[in-house]
Amino acid sequence: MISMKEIGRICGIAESTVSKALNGRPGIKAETRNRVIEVAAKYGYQPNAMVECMQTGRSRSIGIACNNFQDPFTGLALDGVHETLHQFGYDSYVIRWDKLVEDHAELLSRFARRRVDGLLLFPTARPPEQSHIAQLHAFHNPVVLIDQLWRGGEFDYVGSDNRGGMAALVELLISQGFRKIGAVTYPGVSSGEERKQGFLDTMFKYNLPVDARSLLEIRDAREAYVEIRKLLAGDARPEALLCFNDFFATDALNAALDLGLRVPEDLAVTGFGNLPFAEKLRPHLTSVDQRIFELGERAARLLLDRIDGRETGPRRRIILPATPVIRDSSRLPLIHNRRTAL
Amino acid sequence: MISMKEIGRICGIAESTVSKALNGRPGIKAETRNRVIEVAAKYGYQPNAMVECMQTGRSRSIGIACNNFQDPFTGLALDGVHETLHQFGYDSYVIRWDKLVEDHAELLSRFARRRVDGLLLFPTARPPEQSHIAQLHAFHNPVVLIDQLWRGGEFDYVGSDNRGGMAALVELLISQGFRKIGAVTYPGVSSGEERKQGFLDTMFKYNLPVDARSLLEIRDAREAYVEIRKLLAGDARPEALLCFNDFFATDALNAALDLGLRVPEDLAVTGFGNLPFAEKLRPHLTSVDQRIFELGERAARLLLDRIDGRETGPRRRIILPATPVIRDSSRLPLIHNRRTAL
DNA sequence: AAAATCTTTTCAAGTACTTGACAAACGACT
DNA sequence: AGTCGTTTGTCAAGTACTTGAAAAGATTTT
Repeated sequence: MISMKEIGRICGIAESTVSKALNGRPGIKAETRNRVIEVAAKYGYQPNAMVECMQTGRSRSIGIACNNFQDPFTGLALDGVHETLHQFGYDSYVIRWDKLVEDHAELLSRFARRRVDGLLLFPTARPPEQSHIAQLHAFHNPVVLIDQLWRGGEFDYVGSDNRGGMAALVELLISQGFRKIGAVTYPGVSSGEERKQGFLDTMFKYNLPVDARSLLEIRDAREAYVEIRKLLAGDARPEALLCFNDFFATDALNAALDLGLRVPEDLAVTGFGNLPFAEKLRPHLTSVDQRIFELGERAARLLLDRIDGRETGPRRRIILPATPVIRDSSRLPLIHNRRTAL
Repeated sequence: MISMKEIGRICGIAESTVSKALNGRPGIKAETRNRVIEVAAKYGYQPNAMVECMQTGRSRSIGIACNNFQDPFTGLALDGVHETLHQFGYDSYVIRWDKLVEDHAELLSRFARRRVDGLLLFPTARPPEQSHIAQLHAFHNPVVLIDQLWRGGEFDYVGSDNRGGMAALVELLISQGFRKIGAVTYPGVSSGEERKQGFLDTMFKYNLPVDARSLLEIRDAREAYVEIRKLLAGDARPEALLCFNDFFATDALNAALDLGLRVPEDLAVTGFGNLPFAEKLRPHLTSVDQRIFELGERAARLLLDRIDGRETGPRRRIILPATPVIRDSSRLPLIHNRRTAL
């Protein structure tokens, strides 16, 4: 890769003159400027981003930590994040939590050595430890959390109205006549707790009992199918099962199908997140739309606003609305409608 | 972020002494060294990766271009790529083709300014233009293609045995008694052509006719469901439909279901790729396993081998085996078995 | 005490680039 | 010819760090 110094040597002028020529600064003869530009193009000159970083103290890059690249939620949000980053001329380094969650210091160290201008943190598989939070506070640059709130961590946050979205969903199901409603929860992460609360609050609001046996806590996503199937095969089977996310809902649909249950006649199933595949499922999955792409965009935007000093106030919490999308998996045919007066 | 110069000032010594102390070089009093290390730890010193790049000419980072982060194939492969990158202490910049495919020069320019040590290119949505290939050849650092071969481009390549995998699948279906076999192809990308050839060759080998009407070319993935449904609703409906990938297969399953067809009794459906969701579909989807994670690992490994000079030979083509995984979507119950003598 | 030896630290240069100060060269005017 | 302003280009410093040579300091030997 050719440098300004070499271009200067080729043109027979000082490198600082080359700098002025290429950056459109005044004080350069048009003839000299054109010649420099010509040579630069010929040899494919590209300015060295490292130098810019050393001079300005800004790398125009951010660090992203996410669980892995396979999760559709992560993928969709990352697309949103990169949409915004690209607009602002930023690039990103992505490191996976599942690879470095054990060695939090190593993760931060790598980002620090790269001199990233800020951090964007996706949900962790396990709740973050206090020592990790302390290390992040010691990190000089802005930090934005996406989708998962950290207890005790005073960071900017962009997430969904999990409680409100779930509450709205429960209300819709109740208005359709469902009464025996169960839920598959994912404790430990903030979004799981919020969705569970939205469910419980709304059931309480309408004086509907919640059978403890139909409140399923999943701690390891790999166990979801088996646990849900056990629930559906037993006496406590509800009329509707509200799942923490669309994956659990897929497992619920499959478990129901494998048990010979009809969805939604024997069991209504709902997810959360409204991931792209929800529409591809049969029956089409009812879910709560989270505007995931926008979640990514807003998180990146907030981070860049902090970095560039457009946002200087106290910690922000941006909450996007979450709206239920009713599809076949919870939509009873008229003939089956359980609607009754409340 | 504290620098060596500042540490030197704090300790009352020259920055070059700090450098020697922190890098374990000889000629430093133990007392001085310990004091430097102590101060460095106290202020959270981290070496500046930019400087290392300027001195060595290596950034220990690579550039990755992929369509988007939502595609499960991309996600799984990216996980493999990052697994290997992490082992070797490399980081990556990811830029999306779908954002910059129009402005190929801008994409390369951004990678060049960041001084990435090499490029890893995922499949493009559209076949790459010759001018793009020329620009890549002008790029001084190693380039590795993953999953998609570029006509006219002499690049390293890591992909699957698409033809062999498809041929093996067809043979298995034929041995089960299927005769009227159709295919949903994706022309334009090399993997699509190879899978199609594997299908046609094997049908020819067993003297089985291929009905042109049941050879469906999909150019835009969004049209897949509608086109497949048209095929299945018409006279040319085959006994088995071999799809280019698991997404088309999902569309085929849905189209069959929506038309009231039983799978696999009325129609067998197969995919390609064996993405994680293939097992979650009902019926479980027969697919051809591509070892996608390993594909990513090998591609990254090859790129790093080129960068670090462990691999210096001519262009390499690494082909991983592709093996059919027969599941319910193509497994006829015994009572329906169409097996006949060939 | 001076010289020799060894240890420890500093110096200078190099990586790519920007920036403001400064110096030539030029023509116009007195 | 000398002064002035303008144009055009050079110089030096600064960003963080490494490297080998040189210098300084400490210790030992003569």
